[in-house]
Amino acid sequence: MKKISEKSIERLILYRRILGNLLTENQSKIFSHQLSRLTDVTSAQIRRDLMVTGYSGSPVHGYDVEALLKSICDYIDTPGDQGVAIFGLGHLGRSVMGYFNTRQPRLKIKAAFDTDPDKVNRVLHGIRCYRTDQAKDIIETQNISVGILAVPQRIAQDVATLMVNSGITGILNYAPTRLELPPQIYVENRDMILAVEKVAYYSKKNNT
Amino acid sequence: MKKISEKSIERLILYRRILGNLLTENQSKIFSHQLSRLTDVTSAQIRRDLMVTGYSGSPVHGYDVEALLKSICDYIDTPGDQGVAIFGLGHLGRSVMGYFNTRQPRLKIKAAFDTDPDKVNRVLHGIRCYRTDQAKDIIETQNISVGILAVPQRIAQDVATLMVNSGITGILNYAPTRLELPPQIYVENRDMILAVEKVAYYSKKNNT
DNA sequence: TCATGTGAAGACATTCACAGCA
DNA sequence: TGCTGTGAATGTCTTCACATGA
Repeated sequence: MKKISEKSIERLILYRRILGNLLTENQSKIFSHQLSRLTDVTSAQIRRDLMVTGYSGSPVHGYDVEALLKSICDYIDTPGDQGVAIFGLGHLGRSVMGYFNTRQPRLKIKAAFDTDPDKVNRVLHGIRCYRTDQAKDIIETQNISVGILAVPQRIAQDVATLMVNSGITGILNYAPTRLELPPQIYVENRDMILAVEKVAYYSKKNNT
Repeated sequence: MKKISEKSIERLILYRRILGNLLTENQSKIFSHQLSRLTDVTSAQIRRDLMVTGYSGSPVHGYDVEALLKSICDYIDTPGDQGVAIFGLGHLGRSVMGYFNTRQPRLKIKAAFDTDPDKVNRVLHGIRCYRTDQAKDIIETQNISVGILAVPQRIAQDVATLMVNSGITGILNYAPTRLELPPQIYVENRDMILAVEKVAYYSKKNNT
């Protein structure tokens, strides 16, 4: 499998979603310039990204939506399912559940964890909440590799360490903190405050 | 003012936060390699980023935390405050409030908007919630330029259009949708589902 | 000696532009 | 004709490596 950039991966994931939408609308063919409008990615970039998947479109009819979708999935996905766990069932954790629960066949939220006794053993959106100290058992037995860190900043590092010790290998970190973890763990930072500051910077730029 | 990349801006914002933390811990000097450990950015990159601010450190004592902090702020910030508004007071909107309300002197959440009558006129974290159709008035009178879009995907586009019509020039979009808006509007996409899929891809990569 | 600031090199990502094909 | 796939060119970002100065 060829080397591919992080940005290309993000775009492939985006294309996949859009193609999925098109399929439910019964659109069966699409050209790169049409996909370009739907994604804000140039058509040359799209064609370049699709090269890695090995799929080829037709210069006459463009891409077959279903076949291309399958090709991207084959490229991105591993065989079998991947479990996801949410750490922290405050507002953020619950909002992730809300956005997530729509479709996503292959990625599944299998458990949530919180220390608050009022939340433990409750079931939200069909997901049971466990005590944080039960994480290791549950993660091992349920094939969970992805963890969403949605706890207050104060305890983010400790919970992240626990996640890694429990077997999580990829973390989506919403807390405004850099985590110190072993290098083989993948961490995606989605620092909520930094995002607002960035928008503030650029929103003002545009006015000038 | 020199041209600077989006990534550099993100890093400068990050440095600023870390420096703020150091200041409250009474650390007054720092070397680029120390800042490197705190940020996961190489020291060469840090020095390169700092060039644009015009601040110079001393090869003997490194950077003066307070002076560097001020220099970065001068570079990033506009004079005066910038108002922020949250659209959608579901779990996500409220979690943004929670993370935000800690410090942030210059950026201030000034209003929230929702269509749900149960939420309108309530005050959370000191922020009043208004009806969405009151947005234009309030945004114009309160100097609000940044909008956080935290509504369900279904209505994201409509609310975004309304935000722009009300005078918002920068949008932080959490919904898993690409927004179609005039090109002068800055949009930062923080697609929550895409983020999980990306982590899933890389968490599995690391195992192999 | 040791860290900064920076020109130059290198690595990486995007766009151009066109051959090939139906 | 009009789109795909892709080599080559361009553009952008990061790292190297060293002169400089205390």
